Amino acid sequence: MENVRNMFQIMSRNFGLLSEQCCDSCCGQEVSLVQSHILYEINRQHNPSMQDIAVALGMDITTFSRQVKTLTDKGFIKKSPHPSDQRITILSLTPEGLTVENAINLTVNTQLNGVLSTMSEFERETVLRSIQLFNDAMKRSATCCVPPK
Amino acid sequence: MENVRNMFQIMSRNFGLLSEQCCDSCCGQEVSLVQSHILYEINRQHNPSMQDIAVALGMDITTFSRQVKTLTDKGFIKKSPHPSDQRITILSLTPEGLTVENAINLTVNTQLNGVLSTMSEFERETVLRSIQLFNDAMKRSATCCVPPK
DNA sequence: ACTATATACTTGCATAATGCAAATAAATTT
DNA sequence: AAATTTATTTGCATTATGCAAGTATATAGT
Repeated sequence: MENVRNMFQIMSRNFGLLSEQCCDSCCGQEVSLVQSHILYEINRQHNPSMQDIAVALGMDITTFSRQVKTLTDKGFIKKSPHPSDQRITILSLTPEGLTVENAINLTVNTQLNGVLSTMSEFERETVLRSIQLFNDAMKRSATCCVPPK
Repeated sequence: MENVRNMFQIMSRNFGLLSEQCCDSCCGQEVSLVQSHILYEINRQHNPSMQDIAVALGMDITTFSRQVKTLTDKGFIKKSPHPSDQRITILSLTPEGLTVENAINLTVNTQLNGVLSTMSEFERETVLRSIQLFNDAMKRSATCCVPPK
């Protein structure tokens, strides 16, 4: 069994650092890295509930609840009642929140494309396809993240 | 410019969640995720100083200093003076620290190989090569993580 | 319909993590 | 030998975290 963790660890760390710097450079004090993840995920999902986002991000729901409060106070997300279930809160980005999310998105994409631009067209294609492939495999694998033996 | 951030964001998140669960399942309360990153990096580098590890992980040196204290108290890392410069502290894993690091490493590798096992041999090869390629490109790119424009 | 149970979210509280400013200590420069 | 730089630590205030308990709404069992 080869040590494949190394590669993922390094990649993940580098991407994390890149994201953090991007988040800083375009939003300054406005949003933290975890908050940017929340904006990202709310933007991705369709009419998500609090639970939906918290689970997707693997966050404790109580911590998440407080972050949502912070982001609501900052005017980046809006809480709406679910039409048929009063317990559920639906989350959405405000126009300001969307602006922030788009800014981060643009900044990260610019950085990533800069990195990718040092590769050949073929390599670039392969890398992107590979990541997609791996993400699909992650999703498929139900045994993922379960303690072994 | 295509949205390549999505793929990296998802991959990075999934790997983060996987790592966290692995860290939990083999070390329980012993070490947090960030602490596992510290052990990982100390194990990777050759006679690293505090600075070396903090910079590698993108951590604030003061936060790092405290985490090192915690890990030293837990008996997982050892601080030694630099032979010729008394300002510098050299970090190393204790036998117990190495045991923990190896346990996490094994657990993460097992999980990852589980995920990879759902692919064809060819795909697996391609994915691993691609990640290596991307990591190399990251390292090459000096403009990485600098605000655009 | 009525109680019991489950679900979604919030709040209390204690702890851990974070980072800036300042302190200490040991090189290095001038 | 004083001034400056480098490496690490500590003070302090802020933020983040998560368990336990609380509130409110929905669903199930009788």
